Amino acid sequence: MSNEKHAGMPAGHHPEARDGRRSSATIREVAVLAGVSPATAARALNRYGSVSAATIRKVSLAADQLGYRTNPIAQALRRGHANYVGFLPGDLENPFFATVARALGDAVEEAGYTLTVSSSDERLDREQKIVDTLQANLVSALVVAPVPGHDRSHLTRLAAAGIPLVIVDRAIPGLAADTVTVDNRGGARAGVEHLLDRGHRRVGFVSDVLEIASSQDRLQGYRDALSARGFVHDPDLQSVAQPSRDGGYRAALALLDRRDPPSAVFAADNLMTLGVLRAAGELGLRIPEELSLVGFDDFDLATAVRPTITTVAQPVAEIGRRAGALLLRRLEGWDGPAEHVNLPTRLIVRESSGGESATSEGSGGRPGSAS
Amino acid sequence: MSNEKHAGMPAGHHPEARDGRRSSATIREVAVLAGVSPATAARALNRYGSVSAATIRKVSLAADQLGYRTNPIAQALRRGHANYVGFLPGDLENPFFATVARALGDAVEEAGYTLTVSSSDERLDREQKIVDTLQANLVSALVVAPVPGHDRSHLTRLAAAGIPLVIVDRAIPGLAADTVTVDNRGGARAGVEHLLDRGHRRVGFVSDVLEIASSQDRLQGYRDALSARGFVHDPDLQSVAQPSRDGGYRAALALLDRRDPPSAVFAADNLMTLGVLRAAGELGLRIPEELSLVGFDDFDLATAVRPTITTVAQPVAEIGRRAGALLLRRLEGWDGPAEHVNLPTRLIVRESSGGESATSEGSGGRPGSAS
DNA sequence: TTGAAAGCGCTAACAT
DNA sequence: ATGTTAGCGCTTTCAA
Repeated sequence: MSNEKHAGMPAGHHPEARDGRRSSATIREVAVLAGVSPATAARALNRYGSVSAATIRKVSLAADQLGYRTNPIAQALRRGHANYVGFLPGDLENPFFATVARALGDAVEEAGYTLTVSSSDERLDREQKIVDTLQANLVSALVVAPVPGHDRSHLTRLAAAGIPLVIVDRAIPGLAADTVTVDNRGGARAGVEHLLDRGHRRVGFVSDVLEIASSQDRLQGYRDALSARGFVHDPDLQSVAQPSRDGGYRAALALLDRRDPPSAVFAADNLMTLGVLRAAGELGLRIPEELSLVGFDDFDLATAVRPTITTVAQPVAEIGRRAGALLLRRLEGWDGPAEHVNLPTRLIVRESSGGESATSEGSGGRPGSAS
Repeated sequence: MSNEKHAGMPAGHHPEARDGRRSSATIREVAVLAGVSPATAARALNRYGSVSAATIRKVSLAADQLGYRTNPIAQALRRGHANYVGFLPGDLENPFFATVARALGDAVEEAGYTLTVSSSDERLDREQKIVDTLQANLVSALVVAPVPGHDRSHLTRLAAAGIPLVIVDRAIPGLAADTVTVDNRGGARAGVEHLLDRGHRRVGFVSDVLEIASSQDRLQGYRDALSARGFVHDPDLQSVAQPSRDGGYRAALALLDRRDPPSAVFAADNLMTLGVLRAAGELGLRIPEELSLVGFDDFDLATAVRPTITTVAQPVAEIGRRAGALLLRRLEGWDGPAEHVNLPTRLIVRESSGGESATSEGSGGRPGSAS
């Protein structure tokens, strides 16, 4: 505030006096004040090459006086790469991704990168556009939960350009990129087996569009469980949601509002769990007496409602942390083959499935504290 | 894919052959192929100055052949401003902000801007750092839900630099910036009056830290309602959450787990609502028989659980849209005084407050469809 | 209508 | 250890 004059003084040499925008001092101004060349100033400020301690002091002082802030745009243009990581979740409105974003942000910031998030809203065209934009803006690395669809060219293009890419939550079989997923298949199987073990013979399955890899895997787990216990898969007990705001609700309703509804439902993600709850409520089905429920992905809600909800918990924050670690390793130059991290899930039995020790466990198990 | 060769050909003139990264063709290459100067190519591509139709055709064709994509970094450096809008919510894990983000994104993208989101996680230091980084990166405009705290220098700095700033959700009294809020005070008052009208004499209030302007306003509304109905404010019935993961739960527990709990609670945002639900569930309090509940901010959950939850609905998407409209107007050069948009709320009576027409309304009212 | 030239702010070769 | 020079890719005078 008090040294605005410095910044104002050498501004006159601009051809166009840009509206009112005053940008901060340039490195050239810092160099002049410190009595060195711009190159030396850059060396001092960024600590590379050879600079004497005395020079570093002089330059730092000058920079402080002028309130110098490096211009990341110019830096990026010159260096050919910027200094931030992008995160592209499928749907920011799913708290799952918000939690991943936070953990990922913490991880990359520790290494000096900034995180920027943009939701693809499950639309391929948006995903493509955003990836291209980020690439053009020289993003350092990118974490993506890819939308369903077969056109991956934007992702392969990115990888081909040497930009570290980490796929999270939804594996893409053919793609050679670091990937962090959870054991969707095993987790779903455990959840469904839990229901079968409690005597249910007709267990429904409600999921998002099956083009999403994780949904596919969870469906597989569901079928695994049925086979393992000697049941045949009845396609009639499977309901797929439209990708709309209340898709989960409608899918659940289709499954439950009929003559022969299942006595238990497995919901493949937490938006689906919400849909099942709403549908069951409207139909007057009591949980767990008339309908048992197990959901995939633990969330705050699970312990807020009565009955509390049995869930297959994923280590959500860990997904973000691992993704961060993988991309940082690449940014540091590591060049091994693509790694696929598959994290374990954990069944948390609560009341909605009839419970095991409903009162004791039902009140514990803070969501989010999963390792 | 098929024209990679073009891009590869003129790469040799680089001093340092940057690792493996192949960036796209430059405008100079396009110009050469089209047989014009780079200046003309720029004019043709960006449609400014004078260019003949024939030239535009030639240049466009060349650009297509080379798969030319403008380099936004160079553009930004040269022009002095980039082409994207930042959104800085207090907490991305609150679905409220995710919804605002979506609406805002749609609005600015229509005008050719990109939206980038970074959560401050309710920490002032993060907010400051992110704002400064965005400013240094020449962000076009910024939408912020400011964290509590008195240091606004980073925001005034931004505004002083002429970058359009829109405050959402939480007004800052002294700041001359476009602002979009909802009628927090009136909404809270309506919610609490609803409870008082149903015969409750001791209504509790659970909120986030009161430094957040919207929490303050909601508290005011709560007190307004009490006064209007002739009750005295009992500070003992007011519980403030710590800014932690289960802060809402603890605050609710403190209020409810004692000899003389209130018979009704008003929760000041949806994380608080969740906390009250959980606490009530654990204490075995039946809703609404033993505890009535009204929450501020309608959300999916409200119609998913039984009893369905009475809420004060805010036009969440509208907040994002309006914020977008305000900043676009500034970006187009409009230069009027700061505008403060205050959107109305709407009480949606459901079962958790005893209902009015519990069965009919309880099943309707899609959250999110509020105007 | 078009081209030549300069320069946004920074940094990396290549001197010295 | 430091300075000089050149140039990242783009746009915008200015002159033709």
